[in-house]
Amino acid sequence: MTRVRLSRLPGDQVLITDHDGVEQVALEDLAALVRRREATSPRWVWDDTARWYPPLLAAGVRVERCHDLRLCRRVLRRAPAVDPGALDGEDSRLWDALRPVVATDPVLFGAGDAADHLRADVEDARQLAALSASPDAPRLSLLLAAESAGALAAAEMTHAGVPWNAEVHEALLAEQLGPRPPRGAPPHRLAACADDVRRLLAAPGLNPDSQPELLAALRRAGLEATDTRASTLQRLDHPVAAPLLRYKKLAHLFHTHGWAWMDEWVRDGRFRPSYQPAGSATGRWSSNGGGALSFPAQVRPAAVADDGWVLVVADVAQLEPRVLAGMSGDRGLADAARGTDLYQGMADAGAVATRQDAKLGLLGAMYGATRGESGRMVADLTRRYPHAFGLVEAAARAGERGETVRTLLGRGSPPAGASWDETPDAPPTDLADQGRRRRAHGRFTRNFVVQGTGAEWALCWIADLRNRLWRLPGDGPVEARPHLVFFVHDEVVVHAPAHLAGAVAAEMTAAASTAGRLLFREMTLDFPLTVSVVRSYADAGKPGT
DNA sequence: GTGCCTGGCGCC
DNA sequence: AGGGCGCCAGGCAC
Repeated sequence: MTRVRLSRLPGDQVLITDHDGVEQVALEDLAALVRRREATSPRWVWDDTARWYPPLLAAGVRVERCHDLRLCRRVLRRAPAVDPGALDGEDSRLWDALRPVVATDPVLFGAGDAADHLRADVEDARQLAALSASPDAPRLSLLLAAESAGALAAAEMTHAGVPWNAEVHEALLAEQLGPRPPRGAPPHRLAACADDVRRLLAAPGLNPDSQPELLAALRRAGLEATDTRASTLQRLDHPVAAPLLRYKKLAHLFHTHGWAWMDEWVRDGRFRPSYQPAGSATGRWSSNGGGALSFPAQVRPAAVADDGWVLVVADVAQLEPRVLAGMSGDRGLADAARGTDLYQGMADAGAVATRQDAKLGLLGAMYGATRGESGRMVADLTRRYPHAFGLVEAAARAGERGETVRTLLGRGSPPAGASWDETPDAPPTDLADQGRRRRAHGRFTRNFVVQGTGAEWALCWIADLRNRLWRLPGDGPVEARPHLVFFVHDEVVVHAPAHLAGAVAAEMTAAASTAGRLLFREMTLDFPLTVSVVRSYADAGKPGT
């Protein structure tokens, strides 16, 4: 497969390097060139997908595959199976220092970008050499391809956006908060709630948003509270509890997904958040604009498909326990995972008394619970599933020793020092404190191997799904065909013409099988999906975990 | 004023 | 003394 490397040159020029040699075009001619050469299915190599791809999408150009040098360099840098020296060379420190481009940045090719003078061909050659010298090359290659495909999917999702019905959203806000207030003022219902709280606490000047003020007012009313969490307030035996909880709920809606949020993130009937692939240490995506990965059930009714279109929503049941079964080769756990409900499968096999016990024990093992009911279940289940539970336990112990752990495809955990306090002026830590930090890092590495491998499965899933969707009937640019509009860890949403809903659902399932085979090879594992075809995202059935 | 931290909540 | 995130407001330091 041809690798076509793109580098920025001064004067709005682009340097194009491939096996045939070197060519130079003006930036304004790039989209036409990419469109033409895409017919030969090359792999486009560039410093950051979020910098190069959005302008191409805006010009109606979709690419099949790429290699994101920034993302892949980070993977290779941290991979225990890659020689760090192989990544050193010309400009390598600058490559290490590259920060992600925010996908919603309007000036994607603005002058003065840190990557402007970096040579993609030089870095690409370096990465290929580092990769081929690694004993983990096959798995790492898959990871790099998946990571890059994910970056394409992320840019496409931001480009297309989640179909958003502003009228529905506004009606929802008006119903709960009252009419839109003037700038800087609170909505009526929220102000009324605050008044109730002030009256019931006999605290006329109280700002309920201030934790210190609120705690002081609660104490004056004879209530013992050391924090103002909803769960704490709920237990208060006092008439102020109800309006206070209501206030907090409404305030959160107003501040995080109210009119200001709509003004900022919804344009032309689309919600366009910015994703950051591999934004978290485990390889999960994060979001750096719009709160893509946490838009709550409260406003989901406003995510509504276009006329004649539907949203096809799919999520994986118990992704991480299944991934744990696969990566540990625990046949017993894999057998329990054969149905649609892994926890029930464990109960049916007699490993635990109830489904709830199974869930407590597995989640406890993956999160590092040591006490309470969850901790006890972990001990019981370790005897029944020694491979699976042994794997997370070993990862925890390695982390406590300060060692790096890795995901199935070879992503390495960040060094222990990264999360430990190493600032020069930090107060000296005593032995007990060091012990706490070690154990905390052990819990992190314990979870890292499972969460990170889960993220790898999900990347393979959306990468394959993305290509399958492109092959469905349709023409025109990405957003005119069935396309991904949302992804969050173990769930995807596709916007599709209604008559293709069944085909989309089938591709989702097929892609899940592909992901399972890519990661776990000979070990057959089920990854059952819950698929809903709906007009509004809020109507998607989600049995959840 | 800016910038960083925390508490609290949302999502997985 | 159960993992990963983002975002908001308040509160503090500068």
